[in-house]
Amino acid sequence: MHFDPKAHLADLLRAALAKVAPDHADTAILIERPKQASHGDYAANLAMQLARAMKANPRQIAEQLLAALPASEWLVKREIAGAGFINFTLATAAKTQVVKSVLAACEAYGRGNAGENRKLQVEFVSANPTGPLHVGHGRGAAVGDSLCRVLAAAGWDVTREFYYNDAGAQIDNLTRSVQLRARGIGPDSAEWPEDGYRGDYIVDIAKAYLDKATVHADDRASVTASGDPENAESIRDFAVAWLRREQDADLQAFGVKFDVFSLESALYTEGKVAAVVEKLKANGYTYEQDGAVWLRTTDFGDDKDRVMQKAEGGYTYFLPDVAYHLDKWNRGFTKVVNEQGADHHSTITRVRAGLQALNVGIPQGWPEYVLHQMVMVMKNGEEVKISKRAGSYVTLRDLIDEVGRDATRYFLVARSPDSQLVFDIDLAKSQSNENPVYYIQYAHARICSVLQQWGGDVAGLAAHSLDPLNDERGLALCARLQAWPETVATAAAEYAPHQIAVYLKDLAADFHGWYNAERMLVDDAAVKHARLALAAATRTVLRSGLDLLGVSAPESM
RNA sequence: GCGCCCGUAGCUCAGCUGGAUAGAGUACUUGGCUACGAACCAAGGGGUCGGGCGUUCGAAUCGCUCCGGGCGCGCCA
Repeated sequence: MHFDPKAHLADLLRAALAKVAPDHADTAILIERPKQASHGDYAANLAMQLARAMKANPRQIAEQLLAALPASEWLVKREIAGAGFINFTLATAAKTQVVKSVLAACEAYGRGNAGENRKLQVEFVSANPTGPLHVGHGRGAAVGDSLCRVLAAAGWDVTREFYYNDAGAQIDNLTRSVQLRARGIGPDSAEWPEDGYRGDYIVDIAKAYLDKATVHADDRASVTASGDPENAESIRDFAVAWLRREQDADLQAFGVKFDVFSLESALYTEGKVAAVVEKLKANGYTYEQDGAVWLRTTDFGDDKDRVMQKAEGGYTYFLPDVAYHLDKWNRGFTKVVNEQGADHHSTITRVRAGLQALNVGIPQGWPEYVLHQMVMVMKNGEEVKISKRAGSYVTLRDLIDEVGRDATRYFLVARSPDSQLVFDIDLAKSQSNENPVYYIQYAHARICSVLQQWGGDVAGLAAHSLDPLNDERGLALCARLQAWPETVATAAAEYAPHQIAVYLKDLAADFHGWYNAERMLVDDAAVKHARLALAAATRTVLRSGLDLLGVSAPESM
């Protein structure tokens, strides 16, 4: 038995609409949940929507709609209120049946099929191997990975991808910095370049290099250092492998895995960059000026044209980016979402312009982007400036070690990517027990504890009558469970995983309130079983939701 | 100067494809463990939704404008 109140009410209203106003039968029917309990369980504003088109009083239209509304066993009350709202009150059985839906579907409850199992790629983190991952990458990892989980729950076949530059100017800079350290030259020396990497980790890499160490990163073969400070190529290979290995360790500690790593260098060696250059030139979107080759991105909405090949011969960063995205397209990803920091938002126009200039049938708005705003880190009451080159850092590893993986992930994903984030380390550390993630996990652990003390067969709970569930808080909890599938669907459609976190906090609050008001392990078997069924259903959704955030659902804590 | 994001309770933030009396956490005040986990609950105070104009039956939500903050505006990535 599965019953969806919103869909049911929409069906009823559609039938009424066809009779009352056949000319407006295609009007979208919106069913929403009123904030105020006195307005019933669900409300429709259809009459007000029709008022203008029909040039009639909305309350009169509402009356006609009500008169034409088919009968329904799920409704106990239907009335007109306010400016022309139609308010519906559900029968108790209509409110509680969701418990059976959840217990029948288990973890599948809430999953949808909007993606129809189509391929979708999400690129995120994509940090270059020039230093450890910092808190900004952490936000990208938390948001990106959670987004992937949400999209998968909405029926998409998701590929997680990480792209990095292992061959450009910044890698040369890294190589030079390690080489100088290997020669015993530090930032205090006059020989140290102004833009050299100053972090202590450079010293560690140089030391390991001189010791002829071997390192292994997930996406490449093991690299053994030659130990020769004059061998720049060996230093580069070693330093990149070392930093990739560090990033892998951080991501693993964070619970984030990637399906595909793409290297910028491969785009060159496989001729994909050259092919894009030829295509752009052949299509007539390039010109030479000041010794450089420019791409006419202004033809595609950019505010100025961009250099694609520098006077010294190398390509600017966005050219391989275009080649990379063409490669994504050629791999069959008609839907691609790039999650990245908002400080890179200017690349969007350029990459899309380059793809349009290729004229290979890529849609204008492809790929899509989720940009997260900056993370400001507070420590000891003041802002910590993050500078990779200066070596002033708050690494993702530090956060995981200090405040824990679950709390860090929750904190970084729980807010809209559009809003700037203040990460107060002292607060997160000293008051970690007050972190909302524990509030949610506590609800889960509580349910596990009660079910364990009861000791019965949880799967068998679905067979019992839910009629004893008629208290206000229990029904509110049911309504929250009812809203889970649309919460997942909306979070996926809007690329907004933080909505999952918001929902879970509300769900936990509804549960805690109910838990304190009603006792589950009572003598009356019928009441006991109905309440345990509701608790078990709540546990299932809590677990599903926490999983979408990449946060654990502990059975005790 | 131009582009993007933001401005909601003392603080941190939800709500934004327009709906009825704007929410949560935290902080503050006051209650609740001889009952399944008090990392919990209940109650209370706390607001020009940055300002203004407009669209609308209805605006925190949409449009215009001003103010304030962040990011970007490299032949760096």
